[in-house]
Amino acid sequence: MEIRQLLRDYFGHADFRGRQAEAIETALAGRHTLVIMPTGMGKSLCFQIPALMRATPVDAGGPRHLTLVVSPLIALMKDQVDGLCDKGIAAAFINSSLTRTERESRYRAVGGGQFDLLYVTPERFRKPEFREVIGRRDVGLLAVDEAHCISEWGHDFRPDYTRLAEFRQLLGNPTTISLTATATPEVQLDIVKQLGLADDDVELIHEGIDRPNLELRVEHVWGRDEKLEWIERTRREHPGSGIVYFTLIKTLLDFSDRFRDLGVPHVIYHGELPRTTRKDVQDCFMSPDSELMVLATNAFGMGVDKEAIRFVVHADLPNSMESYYQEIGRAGRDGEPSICRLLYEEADLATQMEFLDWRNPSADYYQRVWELLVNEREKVVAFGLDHIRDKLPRHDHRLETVMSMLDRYGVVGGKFSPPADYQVLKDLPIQLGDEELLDRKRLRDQKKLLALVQYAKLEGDAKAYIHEYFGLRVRED
DNA sequence: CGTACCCGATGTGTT
Repeated sequence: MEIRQLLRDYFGHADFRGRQAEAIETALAGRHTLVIMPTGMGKSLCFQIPALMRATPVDAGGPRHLTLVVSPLIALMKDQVDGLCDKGIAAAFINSSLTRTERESRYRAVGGGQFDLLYVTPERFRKPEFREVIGRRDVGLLAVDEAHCISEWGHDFRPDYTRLAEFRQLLGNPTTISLTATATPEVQLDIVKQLGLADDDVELIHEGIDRPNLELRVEHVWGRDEKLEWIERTRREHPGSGIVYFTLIKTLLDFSDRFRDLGVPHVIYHGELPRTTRKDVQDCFMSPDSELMVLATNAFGMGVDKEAIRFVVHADLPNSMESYYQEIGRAGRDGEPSICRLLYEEADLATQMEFLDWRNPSADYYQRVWELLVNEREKVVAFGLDHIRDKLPRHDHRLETVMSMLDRYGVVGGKFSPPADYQVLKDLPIQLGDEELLDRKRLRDQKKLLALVQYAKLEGDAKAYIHEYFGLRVRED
């Protein structure tokens, strides 16, 4: 079977686009590959076709190869698996959306040699059952989809993303293909490192990040009234669907009220809404002929692949160029002209700097909290975290960061609301006590924010700046 | 401050 025949038979395309074929051949040749391709260019094909090629053993009757796909979101897995199953491809996922019985039977199926593609989140590897079952399979290919998550989330939010090297080893170090739409040279290196690979062992297939139909504009504004006017003007001038991103849920709700008073139709989307509501809003927005404006936090993101999105407005400054480019990337998938407007207010920079500090407590701060949890347990049990808060120099959200990290690293056990039976189970892990490591991470965050601010204040070719940031030169005609 | 996974308990409507 040839890859072009698979492309025709299963996906109904006559030919590959861009550098898809190159990525597929590289992966099939057994070389580790990092694919950077703009959204909507068909990244998934780059591992789905190799998966099908590898699924058929050369010597018939041999063990069936499996491609394991690491994906960040349940919704994303479902979309892809549904699509593959419709095409008659043996794909499945294992995640918490399954009931216990379903999960168990799927573990059995995997262990018994079923499926050509299996989708999981990195957290799945916590389960000994999964490790056992996947160990029985010959994983010919490991695909890491949305690989920027390694860098974006791995270092604090989802630490299992920093354990991919360990998981690769568990799978017998299979050929690994990672894919993303946005990765700076630094993020590229981070991805390779976190996978436990060497720089020169990975083939980079960089398709470029250009989105010619997106018009990028920055507007310097002052105050919410001006922001409201700009959003309203954008909506009027570019009829159709659009997304307005906010940093805070509170601000989003305030704007929602204002728009309601003005009679401007819209929906809202953020992580605190009930799951069912979130799904309803997304389905409504995604329906091809709906024209909706959605006010959202960054919860509205991956998996939103509506074709006709005419505008993306950032009402607040995001925390990095990476986030910004990822979010505006949802506009204009249909190739039609679309507008991306960044509303820049000086005060938003201060806000982001504050949040950056909250996300990055010092080693001393971690140590101090750990000591209080151990030494003043009785008072903490009696008064809750307020006791710790009172003992610390400044009241902010650093304590929440510390607690969630201690939780994730398994340092504290038991419940904290109420804190009746918590226990400190171990020492502070090395990652949280290493001042230099934490400093480096804070510095990295600062640089990422600064790059976006520089962009916002730029007087020159915006796209050239972005292309350079992501490690590319603008094509010279 | 905002991003998600995990899981089992609980409640709802169906056979």
